[in-house]
Amino acid sequence: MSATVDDLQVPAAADDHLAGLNPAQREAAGFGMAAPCGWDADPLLILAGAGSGKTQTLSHRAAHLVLSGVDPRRILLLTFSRRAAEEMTRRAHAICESALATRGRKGQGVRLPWAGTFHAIGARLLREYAPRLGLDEAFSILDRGDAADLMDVARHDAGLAARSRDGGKRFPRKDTCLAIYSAAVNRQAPLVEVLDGWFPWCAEHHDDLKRLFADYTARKQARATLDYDDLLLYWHLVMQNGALADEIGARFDHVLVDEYQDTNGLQAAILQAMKPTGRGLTVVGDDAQAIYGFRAAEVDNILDFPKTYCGTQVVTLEANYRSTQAILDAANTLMGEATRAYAKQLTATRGVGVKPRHVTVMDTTAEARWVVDAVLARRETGIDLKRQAVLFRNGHHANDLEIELIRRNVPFKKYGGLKFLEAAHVKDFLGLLRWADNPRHEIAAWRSMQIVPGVGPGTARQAFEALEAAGDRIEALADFRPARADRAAWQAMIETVAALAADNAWPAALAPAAAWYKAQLDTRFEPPNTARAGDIDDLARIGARYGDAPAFLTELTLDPPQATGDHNDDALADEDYLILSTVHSAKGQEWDSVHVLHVADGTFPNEFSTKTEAGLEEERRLLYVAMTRAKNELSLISPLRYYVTQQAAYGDAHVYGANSRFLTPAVMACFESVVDAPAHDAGRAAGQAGGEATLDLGAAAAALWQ
DNA sequence: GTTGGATACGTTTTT
DNA sequence: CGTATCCAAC
Repeated sequence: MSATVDDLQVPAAADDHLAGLNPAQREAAGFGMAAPCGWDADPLLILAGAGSGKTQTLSHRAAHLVLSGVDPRRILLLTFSRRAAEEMTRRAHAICESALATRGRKGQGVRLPWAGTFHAIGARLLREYAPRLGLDEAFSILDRGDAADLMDVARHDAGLAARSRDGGKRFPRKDTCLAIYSAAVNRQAPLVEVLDGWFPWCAEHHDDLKRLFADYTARKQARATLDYDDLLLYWHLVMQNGALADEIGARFDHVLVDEYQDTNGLQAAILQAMKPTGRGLTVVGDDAQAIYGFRAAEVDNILDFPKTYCGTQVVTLEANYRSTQAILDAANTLMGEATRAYAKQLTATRGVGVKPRHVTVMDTTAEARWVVDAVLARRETGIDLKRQAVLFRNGHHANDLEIELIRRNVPFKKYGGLKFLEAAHVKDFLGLLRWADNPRHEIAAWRSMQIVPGVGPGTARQAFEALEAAGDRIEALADFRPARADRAAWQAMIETVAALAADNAWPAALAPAAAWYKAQLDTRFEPPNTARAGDIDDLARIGARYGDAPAFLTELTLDPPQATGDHNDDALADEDYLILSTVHSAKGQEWDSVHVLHVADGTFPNEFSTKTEAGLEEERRLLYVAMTRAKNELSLISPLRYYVTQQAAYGDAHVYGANSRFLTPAVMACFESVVDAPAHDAGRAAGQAGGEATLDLGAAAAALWQ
């Protein structure tokens, strides 16, 4: 224990920093403190319903441990997102500060240095232990796109990309291959089972896939690169070694895990290896909010926790501080119809409120218009845009809405869906930095080289082989002669990367690299490229804030900007904007007013998830998560018909959507039904398909000038 | 070997 | 429509 911590220690009786909690929360936060300094506490499972103050409880527990004398460096706090880790740390810090202040002590600025996502903590431990694991400690982390590209290289080299002539089905694309690989790793299951259970349409390619994955794994190892799954897989493998597991487990007195219902088998195994008896282990979660089955999460981890660790104490939090009872009634009714029983019924502490609305609109265009109208009307009553959100199942479901928001000048920020790091120019520029950081990074090299006009896959391959022959010294490539590219242009690229790779180059070489790349933009992309150039400047500016390239690159891949425009950090800080988010990205958040788009069969539940009961139930929980984000107002919107996507712009082909199977009569009874049917749409719907025009565009245009 | 045009086809959610 | 692959022309 450090001197700092001794200094912080307060008598165990002085628990007034827990005074703001309700009895159940207080029990959870203060649990296991009978033993001196709270060490060796029994395993604790906190079942925290939506809006029941889960973050509050867990951060109080962390703060309470510190105030009871536990060294903050010996607390491991695992979360699902960096945002959650930061929020938890911030609150724990504030609680400690005020507790000390009331006792006339000066705040010590307690931080939790081991708070982060499973992936980030895994990366950190692996780097630290790398020399003892036969691992290059300077390994690069492949983001989703890089991993898919590496998979694609292996796929092409194995001759799997070409379409077979004999009418055989096409081999799965790179993203599907990676998804299958990822599922197999995270589920710790044989490929046959994974294909049968989740990718039946790829089952015939079993043998080729198996060979492909072996090659993919070999390529990663040869290049000192790890993908997301490796961060968990390797951590897990380390923990299978008894001595190392004991050593790493002994570094932490307390392990706190958030969103435990969304952990997968690998993560559960890691935890068990860290704390085999469960003593010192606290997990928090809600089985009714398990929505990451597609990422191999196992709800059974939380349900079976008391069986796995004997002596587990279970604390259930059911008082809901977020939503009105009218909203909770709808949510409770929805979950009451689930095939599996949930132990909780949420009860509001904030009163009844107004019934949520179910809104029927003509089509997705009307849906967008209706939502914007509703949002602006709310703003008129004093509810800022930031306190309102629009949620949807898939990223592209918000397309119509985005167009409408831009047209009507309503600022917004979109979470989930297409991300900043997926744009080609961003990948290019980061490729340069990644290649400089790790000369063996095949994907980064491949991408960087092809920025030079006249350099394609063939030349890039030759150059990469020359690089390996030259002992991975990038400068050596200045002498390489590309067959069809301008020699000077090639050398300029090599010099840029070599300058980034030089000792003490960070951050000085960043600006020249950005300048060089920006000069290539107009040949690579259709001008104007001002927005792209701005993105490059942003990256260079943000990168300069980090001490070195690995820190920047690791951070960026493990915690990518969540929203489009997010990297313009402080620029938007004071402005008001509407939140658009996928339901998955909305987890843990809350807003005054919430609109849910496309509530129809096919999206809620998603058409591809209805085949199995487990899949269907996860979709129900997804709708539950969406609904329980709302504090005061909730609207579910159901368009009657959808335009099909694979057609020319402004085409009129459409399908009629079926009502969501989750909106049963009992659930609908909790909603107020609203129908939005403008006169001309209603007319068409009634069957006036023929003759007369319902709108005279010529007259309307002329009217503008009268 | 590279590039641009023609053609075929498509399973969502994220660390 | 967007993306991946194939094919023909430098």
